[in-house]
Amino acid sequence: MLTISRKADYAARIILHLAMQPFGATITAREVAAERLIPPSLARRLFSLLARAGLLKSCQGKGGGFSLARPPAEISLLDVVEAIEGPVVLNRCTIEPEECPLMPHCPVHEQWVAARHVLREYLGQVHFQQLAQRGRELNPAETCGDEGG
Amino acid sequence: MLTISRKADYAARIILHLAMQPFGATITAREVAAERLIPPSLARRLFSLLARAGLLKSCQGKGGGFSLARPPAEISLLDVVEAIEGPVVLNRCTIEPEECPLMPHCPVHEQWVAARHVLREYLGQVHFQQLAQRGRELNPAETCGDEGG
DNA sequence: TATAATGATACCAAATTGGTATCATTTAAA
DNA sequence: TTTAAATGATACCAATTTGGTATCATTATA
Repeated sequence: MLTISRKADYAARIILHLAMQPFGATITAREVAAERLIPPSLARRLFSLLARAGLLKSCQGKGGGFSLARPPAEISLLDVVEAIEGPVVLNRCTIEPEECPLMPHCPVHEQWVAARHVLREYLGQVHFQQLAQRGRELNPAETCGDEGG
Repeated sequence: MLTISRKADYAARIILHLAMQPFGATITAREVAAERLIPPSLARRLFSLLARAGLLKSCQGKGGGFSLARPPAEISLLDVVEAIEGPVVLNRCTIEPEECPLMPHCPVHEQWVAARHVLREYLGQVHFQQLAQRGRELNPAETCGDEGG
């Protein structure tokens, strides 16, 4: 199956959760892990990765946690996936054409490059402001009661 | 990295090679492996898989080999990739939404479904008649001399 | 009957994946 | 000053996947 890893999916849940808070809010890895059903140890590592990738800001120490490094409108699904998964390439030859023994006369290469472009364009245009807004539409209950689990 | 496997890339080379022969031509796995730089044992397995997937016809016995099961215009890059790689899903939730604990209130799911559709549409529209034609344009030398390596 | 091809499958080492745990550091608060 | 609670970094692990090889059975031709 051509699919992102489970880690990348977890990362999208994490960013979505942050994007649904008031901008600037700080939240701990533990809390998000519990609310979004992510194994806590793994969530810890993913938060760190997302911070190193520049998508999150971290505050150490008691009362610390993470917050978005940019407004949700400036974080795309592509950003999140590539932060965890590495580049979306579709076929290795799109980023390392010199390693393919069939280049430069391979007609399939051109199509992989084009398909990669199509996919990255799409994922790059999906941002988390839009996703958070849609999340509120899909789950209105969360806005009118105790959210604690 | 989000990428197809090397096997799927090999499979595309195989189908391209067949598509560049006169339609109906039979060729052995050994020959294609040598010409397209695919490890021979692996090529054997890939040919079998492609035949089982309905993309190739096989003839057993001395003088046997493989030929395309359909005209190259009716074989897409998507067909070949999915024959080897399994379905192009992008995220597991696009084919197994019931296994995601965040459904049916997940706004990211909808975008994965849409992105998957965009990618599959693109790859489904690239067919091997076009690729073979482009291959001839890119490598005119092969048509005017001894092709043996 | 020998040869040359595929069908099916078992096998293997290496890499990746999904997940846990630990120790060090930082910060806030008792 | 000490404790608690958070992140930073990293080591570790089992299970799966990947890339590749090899083998035996079957089929068909000469």
